[in-house]
Amino acid sequence: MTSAEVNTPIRLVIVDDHPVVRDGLRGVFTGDPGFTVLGEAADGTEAIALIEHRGADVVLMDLRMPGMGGVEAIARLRRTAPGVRVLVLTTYDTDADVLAAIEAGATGYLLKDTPREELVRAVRAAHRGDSVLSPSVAGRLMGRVREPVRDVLSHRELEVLRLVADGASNRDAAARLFISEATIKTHLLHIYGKLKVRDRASAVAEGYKRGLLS
Amino acid sequence: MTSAEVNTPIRLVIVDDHPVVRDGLRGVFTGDPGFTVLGEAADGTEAIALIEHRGADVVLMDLRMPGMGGVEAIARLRRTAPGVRVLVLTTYDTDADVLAAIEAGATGYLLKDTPREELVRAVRAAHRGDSVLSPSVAGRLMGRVREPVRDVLSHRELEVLRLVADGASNRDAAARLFISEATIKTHLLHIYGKLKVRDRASAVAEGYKRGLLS
DNA sequence: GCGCCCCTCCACCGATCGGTTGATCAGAGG
DNA sequence: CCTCTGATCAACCGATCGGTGGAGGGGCGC
Repeated sequence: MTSAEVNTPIRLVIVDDHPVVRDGLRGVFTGDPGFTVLGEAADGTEAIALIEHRGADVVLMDLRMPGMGGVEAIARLRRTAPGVRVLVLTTYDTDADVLAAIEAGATGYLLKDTPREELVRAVRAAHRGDSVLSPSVAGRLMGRVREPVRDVLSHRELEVLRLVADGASNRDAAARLFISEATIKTHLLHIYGKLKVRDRASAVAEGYKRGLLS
Repeated sequence: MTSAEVNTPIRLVIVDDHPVVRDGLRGVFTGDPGFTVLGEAADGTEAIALIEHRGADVVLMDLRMPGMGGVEAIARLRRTAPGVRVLVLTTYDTDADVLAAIEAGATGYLLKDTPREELVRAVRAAHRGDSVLSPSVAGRLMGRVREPVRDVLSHRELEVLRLVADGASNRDAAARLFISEATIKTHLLHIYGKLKVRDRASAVAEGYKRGLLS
């Protein structure tokens, strides 16, 4: 570590809807002279207001929060404050969460069971612009590379799957989407292929497992 | 607050698999002379060893942890250390989690978005033996009282639902459970009635929503 | 003992679904 | 321009499912 880093502490903002977690994070970084915690926010809206007003080097961002969620906040910060590195810190590692956050422009993605020291190293790395991933998240991304875009549901397919999960028959779904029943069947067959299942019930189950449904 | 309470601080144990959360919780209570944090644990096994060895007045317990989960740990503590009050502190408020924890013998059930001061009050209340519930958890329990045991799936029904979620046809499920296809259909009809759905796909969805499947 | 619930099983029916093959069209991108 | 993908639709078939109306046995509590 160079003396320059010590002279210019990394300015942090903590975004999480759980007060206890914010306390814990602040405690991790306030004791270290290499960091300055500029402030905290409990949701995306607060976070944006705080960061656009006071700036930041690195933001520790939770994803699932009441009101504006983390993904939306990240996307917004990409446009209004592109120099700010966003490090996602969340409990969930589903495909939908991970991919959405990275596409939105997150610099890294860590799970909340990350040990303190690793968290500190990750924030330093993010400040340098390096990508930081929890092992399980990294594995998820590698799998995504090996298994290309083929098994990602299209927007329309996801709509159909949601309706099916809600109890719609093919006919119901067709009526609700103003298309023919045949098209619903086609979408469903594609869904089965992509999710590697054989019927609507297990498609719904797989949808929940992958975080496509909630 | 009486002077007696100040003289005999409440002995706390913190159980959570996230280091950051443990930090936050410890920070909340170590500054207050009314509490002493005896120790921390990252899963149920560690928690039991710690508490059976060093004792405790109140345990702050997460539910979903690697290895032994919180529910099992609570049940175990009921038998080996019945004087210890267990206060569940978790992110999740699904029916399955809440009911399982309370049945196991938890004194209270709080969500992690609880503010610090409320958390402190809750621990004091739990120490006195009072029940403490987050508002949304309380609502869930009230609903349970109004809507009796009628819509709780039996063990067998849950088995069938799991198989269906895994893609089993009625015939498959029958073969795997060594019973007739007719019985599977009967179970499914009961499941539909209890979950208030009309087909297997939405039954699976409802199963996930209620935390019956994972 | 009686009621209640759970689990088990049967037969029958219409409705729905899964699978196949094949087709048209619009938009994105090389 | 041509290809690829997504979205749309059609006709047909066998398989499966949802619904109904039963029925019997075992366990538990009052």
